[in-house]
Parts: sequence; C-alpha cells; structure tokens
Amino acid sequence: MYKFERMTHSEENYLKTIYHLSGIEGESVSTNAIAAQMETQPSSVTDMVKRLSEKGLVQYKRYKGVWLSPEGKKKALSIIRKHRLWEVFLAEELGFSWDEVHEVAEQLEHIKSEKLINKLDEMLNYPKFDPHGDPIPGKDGTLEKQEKKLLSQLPEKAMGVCVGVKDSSSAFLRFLDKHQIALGDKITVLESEEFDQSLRIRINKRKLHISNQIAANLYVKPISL
Amino acid sequence: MYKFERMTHSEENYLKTIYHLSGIEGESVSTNAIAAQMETQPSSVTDMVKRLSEKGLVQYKRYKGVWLSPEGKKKALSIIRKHRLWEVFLAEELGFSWDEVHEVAEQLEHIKSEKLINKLDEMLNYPKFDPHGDPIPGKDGTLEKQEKKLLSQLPEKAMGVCVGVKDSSSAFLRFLDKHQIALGDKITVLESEEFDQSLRIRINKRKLHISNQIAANLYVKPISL
DNA sequence: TAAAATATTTAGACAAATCTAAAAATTTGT
DNA sequence: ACAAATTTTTAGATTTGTCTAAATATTTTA
Repeated sequence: MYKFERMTHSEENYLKTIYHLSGIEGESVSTNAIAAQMETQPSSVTDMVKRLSEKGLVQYKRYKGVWLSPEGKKKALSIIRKHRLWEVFLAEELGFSWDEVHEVAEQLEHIKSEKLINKLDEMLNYPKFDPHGDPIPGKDGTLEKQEKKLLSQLPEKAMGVCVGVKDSSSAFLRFLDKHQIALGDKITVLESEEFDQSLRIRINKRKLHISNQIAANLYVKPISL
Repeated sequence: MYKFERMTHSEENYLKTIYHLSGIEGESVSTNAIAAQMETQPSSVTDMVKRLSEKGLVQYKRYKGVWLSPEGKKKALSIIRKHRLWEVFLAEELGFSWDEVHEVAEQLEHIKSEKLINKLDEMLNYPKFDPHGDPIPGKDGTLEKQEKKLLSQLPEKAMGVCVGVKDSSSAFLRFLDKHQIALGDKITVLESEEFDQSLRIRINKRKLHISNQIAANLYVKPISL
C-alpha cells in the first residue's frame, strides 16, 4: 500500500521534475535531462530512479529513460497541487510578489497533511490557477486547461487578460512588478511595430511600449468582444 | 558566521528539545533525558550533541550533560516562535482543533523564510500566545509571561479566562473540544467538592461538573472583580 | 559501418543521522 | 568505600542521498 508510505523530500522532487519534463503525452525522460533540470549528477539520477522504480512509482529501462507510473503521476500531481496552492496563499494572503513565491513554495509543498491542504484550498476559495497562471490540480488529480495565448500572438486591437508567464525567472517577474503588470490586468494591443515586433499596449488605463521579448513571455486569455 | 549556516531539521529538533528540558534557569540536560523525550537512543544523542557543540550551539562536557549557548538559545526560540505562530494560523485561520495543530506545526516550524514568518505574524495580528496558551517568542527572542493558574487552584466564587493547558495530549484536548471548553472561555468556580476536589463550574452560561484531573490541567488567567 | 562523440551506468567513496552492543565513567546503596 | 546499578560514551554498522571517476552502451558522423 504505497498510499501509506512516507516519501522523502528528495523522492518527491524527482517525481515532480519527471512530471514536468515528460510533457502532456507522458513521454520518456532521459537521465541527463533530469540531472540538468535538478542541477545534480546523472549518476545520482540513476540511483534515485532505481529506488523509485522499486517502489512502483516509475518505470525504468536501462539506457531508455523513465516514465511515471499511474501512482507516480498521481503523487506528482498532488505535490504540484500543494506547491501551487501555497503560491496562491503567499501571493494573495501574505502579499508576496510573483518572483518570491516559488522558493518558499518549494519548501511548503512537502508538508504532509491532507487536511491542511484541503482547508487551505477552501480558505483560498478553490483557486484554479496559481500566480504564474499555471493550473492547480484538483484533489483527484484533474487539471483544468486555460485558453491562453502569448501576448505577442494577439493581433492589433485585440484584448486579453493577463493570466500567466512563460518565463518565470526572477528577473522577468521583477520587471513585471516594476512596471505594474499583474495577473488579471486587461491589456489591449494598440499597435504592433513590424520592424522589431514591439507592441504599444494599453494596460489599466496606462499606455506602455514593450519589446517583443516581453510580449513573447506574457500569457493572456483573449477576450471576445 | 553560524547566522548563515543552514540547520537540518534534526538539529533544529534537538535544540528545541534541549531548550524545553533545560527550564527557565537553563540547567544542564542529560543525554538520557533528551533520548527519552525524542524517543531515540542515548548514543544517537551523544553523536548529535557533539556536532551541535562543534557548531557552537551547545556546550557539552562528557558525562556532564548539555547547555544551550546564547546562539543555540536564540535559534531554539526562533523555531518555537515559528511553531507557535503556525499553531495559531492552523487554529484561527483554518479551523483546526486544539489537538490537531501540533503535529502539522512540527513540520511547518522548519520552513526557512524570515519574510514568511513575519508576514504570518502580521496576518495573525501579532498574537502573544498559541492555542495551548504558551507564549510566542518575539523576533528578538523575548518571551512574554502570562499570569496563569491551574483552574484547580482557584477558590470558590473566583473567575478566570481559559488560557491554556498543562496536559496537551490528544486525549485531553479532544475531551475539551467535546465538552466545548475553548481558549478564551470565561469560567466561574461555583463549588469545590472537598472529598475529591472535583468542581462545579459555570462556563459560557452552561453549568458543568469536572473532576480534579481536568481542573488540574487547565490554565486560567484569574479575573479580578 | 566503424570511429568519435555523447549518454548512461557502475563502482567506490563520503556525510548525515541513526542503530546495537560493548566499554567506561559516574552515582547509589549499604 | 567499594560493589552494584545506572548513565553515558565509543566502536562499528546501516540507510539515504549524494559525489567522482571509470566503464559501458548508444547515437552520430564521416
């Protein structure tokens, strides 16, 4: 009954990473890819992957990479659920900015208490997306998809609500904070400059000129008129 | 600069235990006492205590027990601060009952983020006591003392506000929940039975008869008329 | 398709935190 | 005060998670 087996923080981090790297289709993930993502050595990955495989959380074939088993996927989603709910808590209840939530949520996601996470979900009024616009898995592991496009893909005159970021680096998130671009803001594309793909936009009654590098990393939910 | 050294969960748990066992005066704590409290082997304690001593967090003399150094005490108080603030959060914000908060707070107390704990403190409106009535250390390690007596020590006719418990076992805390005795309730001693020291009390307009075993484990802050 | 480049695994080591069993120091009882 | 009981420490082993260096398998390229 793996249901009652306690997982270590490290095991949980591996499962999460494998989930993120295996994409929607759940493709096989290579040892090196995991090592690069987790900033560790490939040999350490091999070791851990063997242990996870013995516990039935992943499937592993020498030299062929790793897949999550159904139980592994369920576990990964539950960790991601916790991570993203804590991110919402930090941002909404404690006033953390976009770029500050991730590091603390990395710690909080390992707290073991079903009741805690469900009460937190309730307190936050069952949010569907985290502060980066990523969907929060439900108790049962279901994931809601959000209709979203990169701001750079909107045509002139189109409007959208800011729902997330593609690049979630501190640098980018701090840039957004500095220019008062936040989740939920309504953005209208006023003009697109053909030469460098920069955009003139209206955001919350202000006008702003942003480079393509910014527009190509901001997700919006298009608003139909 | 131990200030920047990351402590392990285990090291933090040892410091906390040593703090609790060394009393107000900061007396020496024996290896066996620590082992008993933490439900581990004396030899494991010896090992860990040597490590803590190398880091300057405790003073240790073979066969003579352990004392916290000023830095160790500071660290212990900061963990206790986090533990108790999380207990308040769980009880007040998420509706956990008295007997449920401790276990989860044991995990949450190890989360590393100055900002998190200070924002939490702010969110909770700087509480001075946790749900068991124990004082919450301030940022600087100061401890507020509460004027409290055991309910069993109140004379007839006296009144007090329930501020904490001496026995914080699940069994006792569940008993209190079941009989709707909660922190902040105003209690009046109606009659004390000499034979068995049981009490008839008024609590929130209800009358209740409680044994000495209960009264001797409930702290109240006496109310002067 | 064979050599070169790349990816992965194995072997052996290490640190943290724990354990058991045995040895040593201290305290207690008479 | 000295033998017995208790407490504490040491020695050696174990588990988890990591590492480096070397060996092996796979893929790429010419």
